Order: sequence, then structure tokens, then C-alpha cells
Amino acid sequence: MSADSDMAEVDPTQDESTPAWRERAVSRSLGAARSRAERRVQRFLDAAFELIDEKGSTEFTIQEVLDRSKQSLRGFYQYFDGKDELLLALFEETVHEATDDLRDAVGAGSEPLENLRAFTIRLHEWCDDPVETPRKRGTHNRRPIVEFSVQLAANHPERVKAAMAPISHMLLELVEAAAALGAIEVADARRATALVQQTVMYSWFANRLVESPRTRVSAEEAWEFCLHGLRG
Amino acid sequence: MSADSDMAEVDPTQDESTPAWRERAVSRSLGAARSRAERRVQRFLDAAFELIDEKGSTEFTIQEVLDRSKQSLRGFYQYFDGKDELLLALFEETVHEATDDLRDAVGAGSEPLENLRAFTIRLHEWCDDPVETPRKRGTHNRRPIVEFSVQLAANHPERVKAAMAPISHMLLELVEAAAALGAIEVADARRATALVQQTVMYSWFANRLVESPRTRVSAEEAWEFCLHGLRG
DNA sequence: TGCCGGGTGGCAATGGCGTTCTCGTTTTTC
DNA sequence: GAAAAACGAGAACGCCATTGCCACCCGGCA
Repeated sequence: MSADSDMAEVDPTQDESTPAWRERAVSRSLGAARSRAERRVQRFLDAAFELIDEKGSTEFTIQEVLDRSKQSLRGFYQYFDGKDELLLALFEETVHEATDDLRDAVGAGSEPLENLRAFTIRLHEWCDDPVETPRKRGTHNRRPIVEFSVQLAANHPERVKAAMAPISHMLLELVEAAAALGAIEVADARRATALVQQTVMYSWFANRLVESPRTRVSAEEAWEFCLHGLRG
Repeated sequence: MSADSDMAEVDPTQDESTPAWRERAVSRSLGAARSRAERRVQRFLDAAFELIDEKGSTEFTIQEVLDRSKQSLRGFYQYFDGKDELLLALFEETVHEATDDLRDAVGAGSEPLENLRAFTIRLHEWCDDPVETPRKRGTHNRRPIVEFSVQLAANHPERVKAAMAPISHMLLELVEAAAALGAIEVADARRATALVQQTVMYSWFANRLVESPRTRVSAEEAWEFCLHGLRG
């Protein structure tokens, strides 16, 4: 069920961690045309990311993406079935980025609970970082995209689920590892994972309904809550 | 700041718990015209609720509301500043309904932790009941509305927050009561409340990303998680 | 050399939907 | 009974996603 399990025979210019959406969008053209197509798709994505960063929301128009990427409408619909596909692609791309980040954060720590903590905190920061936060070059504003995933999930639950899989999977493993050592105590690891994931990833929503920054739920607090929730 | 503070001189057909949106929509007309206006507003709401029930989503058009309610476009914009206002009204109305329901569920129990549990479970069921669930007459399908509140919160955080206030407030009191007796242990009651509320109200989202009903997070599980999260 | 078909760009056209405007007709109000 | 407010019907506008259509470019093939 891992993202790259069925991608064994892609051509060698692809690294094996290419996410699923890219495959989908590009496989319409074959062989030599592929690299050209990929470059084109990437330009759409870059333009869209830029727009999201600037506007702080996913409410850009296709036209804006075209202007920005200097490509044609015709071309857009050749690579994407519609705007939702583009958003889905952006989401997959973003999760992919986050996965790397999280893998780093967890590192090779030997203490399972410490790993789980690192993961949780980083995930919270990753989802909840305010739009204003300056961020390192090459990364982009993910809040609008995380937010939009909620709507996306209404129309394409399987797709969103598949896109989230890398994160869910990593978290599940951490939970299981911690449970195996008795550091936490869970009846069903999957359900526990779902609860943690949801509590952590979406506390930005609760935070939005709070006025003073003093009462915001911090990553640390979310972690504490989850830790005890898991009977750690 | 309570909803009815400035309604001292309304006509007697109003009970004192009229929610805020109704006030807003109706206060444009005065005195005798008020009851007429209220009836009209109510027809819009009823029509919209029906549509939501039938479609299982908030994606109805204004036109459909007009056809259904047999009223004019002109009239609609006289009472609502736009579609968002209508949705907000529906949300407020729904929360209002839920509040009564929750008050019942909590009842006059003397055991604080038991009250908190009852509240939590009921709230979870209230938010997460699948669209297909048959429900008692006079109630309506709230999932689509709860879902939409997430989007609404993006554009009107204060409004959504205000609408949620009755629920948040009730939960806060329960948490404080339980904490006072030492049944749970929280550093900051407000933040704890936010965490519980969010975990419970939005587990439908996590559940959407789950395939088999076997792995769904139940009300009971959400409660257990929160209970320990609160160090109960 | 000329024909052909796919990939392409440009752009007009369509259709859905929220919102605004206009105008003539009630209904309220005093 | 007249001025004012409310109302109904629907045309009109603006925005946007999506589709259609046509001309162009280019590499292969007779």
C-alpha cells in the first residue's frame, strides 16, 4: 500500500519517490515526450504554489495560473482533468514534502516515545504554521492547502486518503513501536493513529476560533494531550 | 453581549432564546412587520434545510431555495446579505438545536465526570451521524452543515466562533467542574476545552479517510481518548 | 517535395451561479 | 387617500470553470 509499490517499471529518469499524481498526469504521453510533459506540468504546479503563497489561500483562478506559467488553457486541460486535479496534485506534492521533513525530524532516535513526540510536534507545526510565518526558500505555504484538503476529502475521499498515506503510515509505525515497548497503551493502533493525526493536524481550526494568541493550542499542548490520550 | 440583551421590547410571540442571526435578519423591519418578516425568513431556512437533507450537502443554489420557498430573489437579498449569511443562519440554528439536545443529555447528573462523558458522546454522535441515519422528525441532517462550518470559519471566524459559543461554553463549564473536583487535571481549562471540542467534533473527518466501518473512531473511543488526554 | 497526424497556442463560446438592477404592482402606514 | 416601503418577476452583469474550434508547427513517410 506504500505510494511507490506499483511504480517499479517507470523509466530510470524518475526517482523512485515520485508521487502518484505526477505519474498520472504524465503517463498520457509516452517515452521521449515524457520529460517535456513533466517540465510542463511542473510549471503549472510552480505557478499555482506561487499564487497560493501570495494570496494565502487556494482561491486562485485557472487564468491566473496560465498567466503566471505562460502556458495555454489548452495545455492545462491536457494535463489535468480540472481544477480539482491540480489541487490534488498540489496536496500530494505538499504531503510528499512534509514526509521528508518528518522523516528528518524523527531521525534515528532509539527512544520510541521520543520519536513519536518529535513527529507529533513537527506535524503540528507543519499544519498550523500561520500564513505570515516566513519560511525557508523552496518551501511553500501549506496552510491553505491543508485547509483545502478538508473540502477535497468531501469529493474525493480515496484520493485524499491515498495522498495522506505516507504520513498516516509513518505515524502508525511510531505508535506501534511505542506500544510494543509499553510506552503507551492502545487497544487498536489504527484508531489511535487516526485520533492523534486528526487532533494534531487540525488544531489550526480550533485556533482559528480563538481570539488572543494566549489561548492558542500549541504543538506542545497538543502533544501532551495526545500522549495522555494514549495513556503514555 | 448575550443574544437577547437588546431584545427586551420584542413582541411577546418571541421566546427569549431567539438566536442571534434571526435578530440580525429580522431587525431590519420593525414592530408589526417583524412577525411577517420572521415568517418569511423561516421559509427560506426551511427550504434550505430541506434541500440539504435531500442532497446531503450544502451545495444548493439560491434559485433552488427560491423555487422551494416560493419567494422572490428580491426578497432573499432583502433578508440575507448573501449566501454565506444564509449558511451562517443555518449553522446558528443547527447549533441552537444541538445545544438543547446536549443540555438534555447532560441532564442534572451530579457526577461531573459522568456529565462530561455524556456531553462528549452526544456531541460526537451529533456531529458524526452519517448522512443516511434516519432521524427523528423535525430534526435535520447536520453533517453537511458541520462540514461547511469549516469553510465558513475561513471567511468569518468571529461569526462561527460566536455561533459555536453555546456549545463551547457548556463544555468549558463541564471541564471546569470536573477539574474542580480533581476528576481531571488541566493546566488551562480553555485550551483543554478547545482540544476536546475539536477532537470530538471533527472525527468525522478522520472517519471519512477510513475504508472499513470496523476502523471508524466511535464516540466511545473519542471519549476515552479525551478522558485520558485530560488525565482523568 | 508534399501530405499527414499529433501536439499546441490562441481565443471565442457555453453554462452555472451569485449578485445587482429595474420597473411596475401591491401593501403598510399615517 | 396619498406617500412610503415592501414585493414579485425577471433581465442583466460579472466571474469562473470547462469545451470547442481553427490555424500553426514539426517530424516521419511515400
